[in-house]
Amino acid sequence: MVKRTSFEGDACPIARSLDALGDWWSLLIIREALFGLRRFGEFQSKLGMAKNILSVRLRSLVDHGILATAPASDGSAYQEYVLTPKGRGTFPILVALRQWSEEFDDAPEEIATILVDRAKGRPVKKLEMRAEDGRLLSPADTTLKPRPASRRRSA
Amino acid sequence: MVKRTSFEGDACPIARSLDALGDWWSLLIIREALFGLRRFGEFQSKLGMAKNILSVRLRSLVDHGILATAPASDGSAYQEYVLTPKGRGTFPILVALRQWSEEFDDAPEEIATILVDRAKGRPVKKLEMRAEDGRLLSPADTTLKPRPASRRRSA
DNA sequence: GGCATATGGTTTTATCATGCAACCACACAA
DNA sequence: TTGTGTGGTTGCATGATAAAACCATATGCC
Repeated sequence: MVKRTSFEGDACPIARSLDALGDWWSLLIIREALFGLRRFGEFQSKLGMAKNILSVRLRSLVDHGILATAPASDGSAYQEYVLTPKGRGTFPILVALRQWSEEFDDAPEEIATILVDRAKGRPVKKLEMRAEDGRLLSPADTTLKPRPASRRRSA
Repeated sequence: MVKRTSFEGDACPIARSLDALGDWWSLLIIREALFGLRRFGEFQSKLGMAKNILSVRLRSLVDHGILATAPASDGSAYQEYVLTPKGRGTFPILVALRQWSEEFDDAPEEIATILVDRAKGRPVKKLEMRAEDGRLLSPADTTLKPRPASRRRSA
């Protein structure tokens, strides 16, 4: 029925990504995790979200291999949530979202922070899409091709 | 009171972006629009979504300035939905989502298409984050700074 | 013109997810 | 033992989502 139309089986990679992190909280949790947050309570107080929702989201992110639970860290025998490589791999997505807001937001003066190069303190460059040989590509310069048959034997 | 926790007033640009396109359909609609779809029926049959949801989403995207309604185009006096510059600006977000799936998906063999450079037919390069001077940046090389006070007089 | 059909939605209704609050379990301290 | 803080789970109320029916307009056909 309503089933939230899981995109899990969809062939479109965008849909597949959205299936893992296309809700209202997951990317914000990841954002905080990239910032170093690890504990349930940290996420909860920083994001101001309901604890049950946080609980569900954390479990979902763990199930998707984006977060992993570390048995403990500071002695207190609770668990922590740390990003996996897959989780850290979402960074460009967050940067893209941030830059889109910075460029197109109707009320940019409400944006509190900017992402800067730590070494120079200067804003990072806009993400750009390039060809293998380095040419800058616009959306119109790209097209979709069917994925070539898997090279590694599947059976 | 569930209120869906609108992030509209939030100072975080990521949250602000998610407020506009952080649901399960908006980015897919935009994806199809980038592919050239314009008509209600095209979106509906291509995405296989309920018409009422599509209706609500289209209106929301128009309200957010991502789509605009064009009075007609092929004579039939209905309206079309075309991307604004703000809408086309989401392209890096979609590319980032796609590449994340391509790189980390647990079942990459289910992914049907790859994004290629139209001229060469070769996959596009991974998005990378660079400093103003062109240095490649990792997440750890970046940090957040408070936004400098608006330079253009607001009153 | 009259009728059928396709397009472009809106309305209705059922179900699911979200969010707040309250509650529970465990660890640690006194 | 009791108290307190962290880390959750459990109940509801409400809103979002989805499927299907319905409606309005436009077009094709006669």
